[in-house]
Amino acid sequence: MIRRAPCQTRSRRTVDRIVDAARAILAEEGASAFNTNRIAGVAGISVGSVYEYFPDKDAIIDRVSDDIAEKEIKAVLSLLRARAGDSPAKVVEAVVGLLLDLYREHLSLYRGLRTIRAVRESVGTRPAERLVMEEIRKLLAPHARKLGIRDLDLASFTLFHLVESLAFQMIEHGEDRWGKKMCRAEIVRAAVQYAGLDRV
Amino acid sequence: MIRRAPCQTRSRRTVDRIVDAARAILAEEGASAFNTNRIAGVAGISVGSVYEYFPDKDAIIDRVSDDIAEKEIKAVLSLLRARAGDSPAKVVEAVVGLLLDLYREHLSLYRGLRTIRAVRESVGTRPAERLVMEEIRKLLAPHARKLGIRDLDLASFTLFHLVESLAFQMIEHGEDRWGKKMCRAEIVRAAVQYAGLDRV
Amino acid sequence: MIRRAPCQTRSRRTVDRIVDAARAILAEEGASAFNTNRIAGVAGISVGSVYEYFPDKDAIIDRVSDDIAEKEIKAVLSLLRARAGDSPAKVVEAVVGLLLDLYREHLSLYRGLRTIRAVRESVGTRPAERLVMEEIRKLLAPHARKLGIRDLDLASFTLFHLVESLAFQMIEHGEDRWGKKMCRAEIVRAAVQYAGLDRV
Amino acid sequence: MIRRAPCQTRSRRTVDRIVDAARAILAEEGASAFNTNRIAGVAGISVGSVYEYFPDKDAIIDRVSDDIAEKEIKAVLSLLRARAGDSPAKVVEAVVGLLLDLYREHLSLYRGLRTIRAVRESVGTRPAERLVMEEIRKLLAPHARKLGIRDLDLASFTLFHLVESLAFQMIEHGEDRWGKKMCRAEIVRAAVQYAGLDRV
DNA sequence: GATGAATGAGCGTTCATTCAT
DNA sequence: GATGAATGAACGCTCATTCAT
Repeated sequence: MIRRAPCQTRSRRTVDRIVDAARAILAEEGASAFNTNRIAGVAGISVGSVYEYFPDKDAIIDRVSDDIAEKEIKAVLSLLRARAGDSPAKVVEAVVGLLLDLYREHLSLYRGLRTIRAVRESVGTRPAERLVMEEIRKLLAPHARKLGIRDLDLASFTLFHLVESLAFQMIEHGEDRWGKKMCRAEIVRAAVQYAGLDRV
Repeated sequence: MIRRAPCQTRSRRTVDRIVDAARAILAEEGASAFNTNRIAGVAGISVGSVYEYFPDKDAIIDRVSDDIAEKEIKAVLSLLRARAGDSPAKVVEAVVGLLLDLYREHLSLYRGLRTIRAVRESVGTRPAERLVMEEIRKLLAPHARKLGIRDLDLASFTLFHLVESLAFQMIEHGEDRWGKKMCRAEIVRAAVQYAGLDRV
Repeated sequence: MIRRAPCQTRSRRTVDRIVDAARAILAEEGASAFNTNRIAGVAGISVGSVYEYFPDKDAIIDRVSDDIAEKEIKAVLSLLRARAGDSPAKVVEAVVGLLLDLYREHLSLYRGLRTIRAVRESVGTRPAERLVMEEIRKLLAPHARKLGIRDLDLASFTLFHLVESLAFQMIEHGEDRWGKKMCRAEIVRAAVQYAGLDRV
Repeated sequence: MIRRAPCQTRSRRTVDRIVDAARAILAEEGASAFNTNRIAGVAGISVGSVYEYFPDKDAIIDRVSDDIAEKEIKAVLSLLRARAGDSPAKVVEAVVGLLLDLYREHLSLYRGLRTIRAVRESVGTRPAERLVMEEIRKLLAPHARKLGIRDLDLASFTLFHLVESLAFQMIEHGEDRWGKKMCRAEIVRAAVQYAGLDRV
């Protein structure tokens, strides 16, 4: 344990520098500036070292992506746990607020990630999305009958994408015009009305 | 004038061939296969000619993009005109159906366009979007008070993106699982409930 | 015809420059100096132009290789035609002399080609070899019974490789020590004795 | 001295592991997979350690090469010693059989070695070859006059390369077609006829 | 002695753009 | 107007070698 510590520390540091550099480039310079040589340059290491820790460029993206997803998931899940007793409408309001904060903080980074994923043509649903939809499902399940939900999966899918897409659009083009508060309220409204959560 | 006529015709033909080729490549081979040499090849002309009619690669993309937007707009507007007397809920249902049909038919093309636009980092609201939002605004305006809409622009913006994003997601990941009919109904439901159009 | 002439001429020139450069590098600097940037440099063109005419590096090698093989084959076949009436032993003597001349002239080029083929791990019998073995077969066929040949293909195969390998070794390490004349005589002797051609 | 003993043992072990790894990679993965990092990995040691025992990559190759040559030589010499009283023709037959067995067993390893030596452009006659030629010389010397040999060195050189090259070609492309037995017989025939050993 | 993270020149290849014809 | 050969910076990635620990 003690012997490997310094190595692990050094490795850890280098990996982090790579990931940090990747994240910074993506956020500040965009997807088109995202290349392995630039990453190495920004990280202050050599290209070779990048490939010491990542098999290829895509793996770096995946890592950045996973880090963010993990953070998001953790934030959402812990918020859900904290609001366990609240009404669905309240929960939605809290989650929308959280998502808006997250997206706002990392807007350009998210945009960069989306772009690179688009270029890579990796369109499948990602694990993180699946997990969140699962949570939404749990939230809706007890009230399914009362809300007139015929397919819980479809409802979760719709609610998830409704919130996610609107949040992104609001951050990109909405908050400048109507302010944070109104934008948030509008997403909440869309979500609550869609699912009829105000009737629960 | 007479002399130029055939030239214009020829130019017209060449421009169209370029645009057609660009569209075909984007739709069939994806954004990563989209390059000027390939466009010239598919169009059956020389690279030089491509640059005779378009200043650069981006201009071709813009043209393809605009063509599609124009078509979309036309389709939406003519549908709205045809349904002028219908109830808002009915109109929404028709528009959602139309959008789903359009997206489904041109899915890979749209995906390609989104990808390339993302890489170019051109994120601003496009004129076509603005126009459609305008129509939505007209649709909502008479009922604003009754529907409890505080900001018509925000409501139009939200309704537009709600429908647009959900339509895309349904085509990409929803219709396989739940079928066209249910997906369409779910988007309509989300739109109608959000705006409270069932109460009008 | 007339219109395409200048283009073909220019293309032709460029292709030739590439092939010449490739051949020169292989012959003068060896297989390890053989790379596309160097080829472009020596040819006095840009890397891009190399890829205008060849899909990849291997295709250049193949072209150089084929050119040489074609020359060799032509030389061997025309010599065989010229010596059609001679005794097999005389024919072998002439062919050995020819091969030695060819190999001597292009020793380092051949070495380079062999090296690159080895690195590419393309070990199969090449068409040129097959063709020459076919000729050897024709030469031996009439005398097969008298020479006690049980398998004509095996005999052709053996005779071909015997001569080819010895010629290469003699050029590389033999002629310095024993002179051209003795080396040639020894290969001829080996070939003639192996096949028993002195008895025909 | 006592203290160094275990170290030498350890060094010995490490060197062997390196050489074994190098040999294994060359044989199983080919020349293109042969690199120092991989060697260290397969040997289960660090790259640094490889450079502790070998000045550079070429030295490893030389070592692998020498080991094989030594083994070959030993096998050939001990066979020659065992067959001391046999007729030259019998001896040749035995040696050809031995070489074919060796080459067949280690075909890919030999191919790998040849490739790497070719890339390094180390074409000189290797000591092992010289030694074997020496033995061939001893074998031919007593009968030189009777066999009409004018230059013993040239004859040994020729006989050696004749057998060596044919053995390689037979293993690579001959045995599949004509079987081990016929291929071996053909090489023996070529060697015996060339030198006229059937007359001794 | 041993380690393995770090180096960086160099590889094969792509593609938006230009310009002489 | 039309051509298409030519350009060359830039990409993702490799690997022999070094050296601080």
